Amino acid sequence: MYKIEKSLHLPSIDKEILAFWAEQDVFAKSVNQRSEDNSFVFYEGPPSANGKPGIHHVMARAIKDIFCRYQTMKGKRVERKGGWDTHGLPIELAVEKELGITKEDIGKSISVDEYNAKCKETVMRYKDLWDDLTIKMGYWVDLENPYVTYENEYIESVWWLLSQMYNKGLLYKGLTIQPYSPAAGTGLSSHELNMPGAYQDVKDTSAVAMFKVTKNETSDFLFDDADEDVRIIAWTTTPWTLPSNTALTVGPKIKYVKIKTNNVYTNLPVSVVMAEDLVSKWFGGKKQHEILAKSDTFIGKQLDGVRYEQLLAFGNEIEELNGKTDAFRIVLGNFVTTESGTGIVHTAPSFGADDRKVGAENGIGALTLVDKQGKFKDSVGPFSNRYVKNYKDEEDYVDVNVDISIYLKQNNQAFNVAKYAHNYPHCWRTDKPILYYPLDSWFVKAASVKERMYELNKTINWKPASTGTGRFGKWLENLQDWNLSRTRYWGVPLPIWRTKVNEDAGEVAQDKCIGSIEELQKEIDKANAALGKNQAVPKDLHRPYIDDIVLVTDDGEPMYRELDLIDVWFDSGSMPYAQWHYPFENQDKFKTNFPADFIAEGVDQTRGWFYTLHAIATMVFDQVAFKNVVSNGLVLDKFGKKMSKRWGNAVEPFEALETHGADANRWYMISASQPWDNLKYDIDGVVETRNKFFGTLFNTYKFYAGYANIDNFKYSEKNVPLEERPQIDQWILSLLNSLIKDVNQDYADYEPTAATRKIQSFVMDHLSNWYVRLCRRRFWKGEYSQDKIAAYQTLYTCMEAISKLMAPVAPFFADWLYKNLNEVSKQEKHISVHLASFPRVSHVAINKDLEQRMEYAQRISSLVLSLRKKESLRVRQPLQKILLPVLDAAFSQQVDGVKDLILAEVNVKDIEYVTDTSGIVKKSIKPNFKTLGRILGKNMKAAIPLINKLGQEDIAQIEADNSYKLSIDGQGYELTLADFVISAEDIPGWLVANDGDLTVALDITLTDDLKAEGMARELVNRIQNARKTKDFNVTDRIKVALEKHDLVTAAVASFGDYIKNEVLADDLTLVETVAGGEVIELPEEVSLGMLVELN
RNA sequence: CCUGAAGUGGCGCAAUGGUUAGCGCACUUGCCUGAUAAGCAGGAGGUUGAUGGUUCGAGUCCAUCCUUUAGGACCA
Repeated sequence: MYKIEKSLHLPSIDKEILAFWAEQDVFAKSVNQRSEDNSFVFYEGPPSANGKPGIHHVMARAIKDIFCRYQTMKGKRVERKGGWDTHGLPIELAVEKELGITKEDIGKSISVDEYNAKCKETVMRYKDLWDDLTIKMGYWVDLENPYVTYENEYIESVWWLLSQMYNKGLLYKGLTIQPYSPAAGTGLSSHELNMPGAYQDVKDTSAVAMFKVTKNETSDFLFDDADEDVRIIAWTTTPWTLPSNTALTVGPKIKYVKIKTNNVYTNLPVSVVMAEDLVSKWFGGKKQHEILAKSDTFIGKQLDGVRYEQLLAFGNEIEELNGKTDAFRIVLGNFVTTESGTGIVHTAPSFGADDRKVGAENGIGALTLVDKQGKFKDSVGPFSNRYVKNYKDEEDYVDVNVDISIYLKQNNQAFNVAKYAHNYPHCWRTDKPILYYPLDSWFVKAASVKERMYELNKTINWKPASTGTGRFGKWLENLQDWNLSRTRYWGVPLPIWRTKVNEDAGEVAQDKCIGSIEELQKEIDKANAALGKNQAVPKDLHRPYIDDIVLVTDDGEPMYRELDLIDVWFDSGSMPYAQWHYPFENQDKFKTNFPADFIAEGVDQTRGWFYTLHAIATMVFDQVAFKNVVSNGLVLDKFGKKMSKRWGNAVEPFEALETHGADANRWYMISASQPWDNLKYDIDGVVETRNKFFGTLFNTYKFYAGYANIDNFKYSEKNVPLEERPQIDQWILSLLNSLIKDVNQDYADYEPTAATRKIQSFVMDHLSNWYVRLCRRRFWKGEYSQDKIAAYQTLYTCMEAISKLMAPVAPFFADWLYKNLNEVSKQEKHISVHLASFPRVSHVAINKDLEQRMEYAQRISSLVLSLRKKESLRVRQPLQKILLPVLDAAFSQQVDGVKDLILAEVNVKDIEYVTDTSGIVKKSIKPNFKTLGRILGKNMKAAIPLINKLGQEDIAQIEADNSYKLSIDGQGYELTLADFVISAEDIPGWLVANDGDLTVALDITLTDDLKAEGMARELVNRIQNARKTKDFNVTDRIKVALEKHDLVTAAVASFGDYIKNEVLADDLTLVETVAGGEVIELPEEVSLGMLVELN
């Protein structure tokens, strides 16, 4: 017996199927049953389990799951090793917050050992939640043997990769100005700075400071007289960098002027120097300075070497830059523009990349008056020990930038102070503004291989393509070196040991990069021998244990580990190798699992995981790491707003799954918009998907199962040959095979949205709404004949194929359907649809002629129903005939093939074909734009009215001769029938409707006989309704008594047997009054009593 | 500032350069139903973001602009 559920409840199906999968270990079987020689390689981008999963993870993982399941059904072995991203700043910060400590406390109030233990404990905090989501959403990934980035084996593989790069000369150490987060206590990489949300709009206090020019030979041209107070003005949005100013940079070709004015704050006369282009920005407006006099212009080059007095002098020693400390003078820089500010750049080489560069070139020295915690050192006068931004969330924080500005104003050093709104980078974890800071770091020379990375990228199939060529390709073209260093504790230690030397004295350090535990052991042995130590390889490769290891150079010089960790993004980019502990183990496994055929993540990973995978594979293996990549968009709320906890519009994934089921969510997400478009997640859409698609399919099954159980159909008979099945069967099977072909291609092309939309349309529009509706009688009427068996087989075939086509997207319902069918029919040996093969196309079953014929049937039926509606003729009232104008023999042949379907559908007795020779069909003619456009070109416009004007005789002539001579502006054209669209438009005197080239006319004359039959059908309907409300069994026999009425009497007299047959009545009697029955309403305002009883 | 994506009835989405721009939801009228949480027929609802251009013909191609969104550059 087929299982029948009263109503559809997807969450219950989820649970049932999950239990079945677990019990039978279906996932493992789906992998193991496929040959290792025929694999489809998928890489799982590791999530971090220290945050809770959201609804967008359901979306992203559904995409991964779909193609893995599809490829499995295509016979591929798709191993899906799960993984966990376990290192990195988010975890460290979470731990710090929990313990109530800051970075400075680590190694003091808490040992690194204890701290890291705590990180390790925290990192898997929500693993259970993640695993639960993975299971509940039906995402198949190997959770038993995941790779974990903190494990020694994983770290060893990462070390190996680093050593490969080191040996290729791709690693180097350098001091650079880098984005640095004082709040997090670490430098940030450029891709971290480029994370969404890193740049935030903020209002900062900006200041234009006045730097007093020293009068000497170089600056003499700036002075009109000896007492003139000449100042260079420069703008900054970070006044805290002003104490560290050591130079001013001007553009060599930019034109500058000197303007005499009175300072608005002090009212003292002053002459300021600035770019001419920007004068109007600072002068002449409300509350702005007044121009008292303006000098001739001079170019920036003339200012080169002009000296000025230090703005904020607190007696700090100038640090050397390129061996020199010649500070407080004007230098030249090409990066200076006149787009904003004053055209003169305040230069603090410790806090800006450009500043550093220009400072080093000119040997101007540097002042680094801010420490790594983001606060002034204790030698900065009134500003000593104050945080330059509110890094500590102090409630009573007073902005030191404001105080600096006030100080400048009071000391006649400020030209302008104002709030300025701009975009400033913030640390993606702490949400605090970053600052640029000189840091010693290890870099990967990514820029040196960017051409190769660019070339290899061209071989990758990106979905969508624009992400690959645009966002990713452009990024590769302008690639910067990759800053690997992180001065933190919980992560992969940099496996580089280095001698301690005095670099200032010109000594050069030696270093060594360790690529394996074995190598480390050898080096330790060597060091132990040389230094008389008793060191061993630590059991745990993390800090602090690894930090204690001292190695030696070949000369016996001690080398100490570079204390940095490496960027976590390197961890995840290493997963193709490290997940297998390559090259130390699993060499074969790796070879068959590299590169990946397919990966998928959010588009935000373009510069994250997608990049690190690509970079490492290119640099170490000179290969791509993945061949196909789907980058999916964001999941937004129904209004198109980003989901966030702060807005309270985040959808709770577990709730969504439990309310409507995993499949409805998955199907909705995939069918509503393409994966790479942002999805506006609307719960109403999920409900609609559930009702429309799953509801319809469920009911189709329920219908089938109900009657198949009655007839005991188990698909035990041989297949009825296709040509012996009625054409409606052939038709739906033709459509089905067309569908299989299309959907297979869509999945293969990573186009899941197209696949779901096609499946959906087939199920709802064709299978349910046409095939089943028209075939209902075949299932419940009459003997267990070949026709009935054909109907069962056909519907079965469709549903089984649908279960397979939909299985990648809706794995639960698909399996439920497949199992329900197959467990009774035993057609296939598989216990689950996910072990079955994707359906093959039967090309012989595809019959486009037939598909067109059925389309005619559907359209003609629609037209007739629409005519009935217009005349208020209910469908139960039979009509005599339809007139159908025929344009060519093929058409009438096509329609004749589906005549019975049409007649039954619209309740009409006959179709009469009207050929044009009868002369009663009026035709219309229109130009065929496609062909005529090519022939006529510019004369097209003139031709349209000429053609529309053609009369019935002209049309007949064109049809007869297959040619027509058209002349426009004296130019003649030889046209053929194909250049026109001729259609029957009207049959004068009849009720006519058109749809495109189709035209039907309806005979609405009602004879007594037709009226009686109409009434008979009304009676059938009322009696059937009675059966239904009385809850009779579908097979119960009944007897019926009706009150006498003229109209009813005629109907019973002529169609009594028909009525009895339809409603399974043994007895149908007309009586004067009915006792205990019901009153029924019939057309023409007849109402009478009726009694329906079991017989 | 630059780049990509998008802009089509109230909402969500379609439409190889070709006749009257379709479908679903929601609204509304009627119908059908011994599978349907459905379906059918009708009604109302559109200057396809704007302006130019190419073309016989533009929702579609080009240019400029506007808006949304995601990135990039810069941020002295």
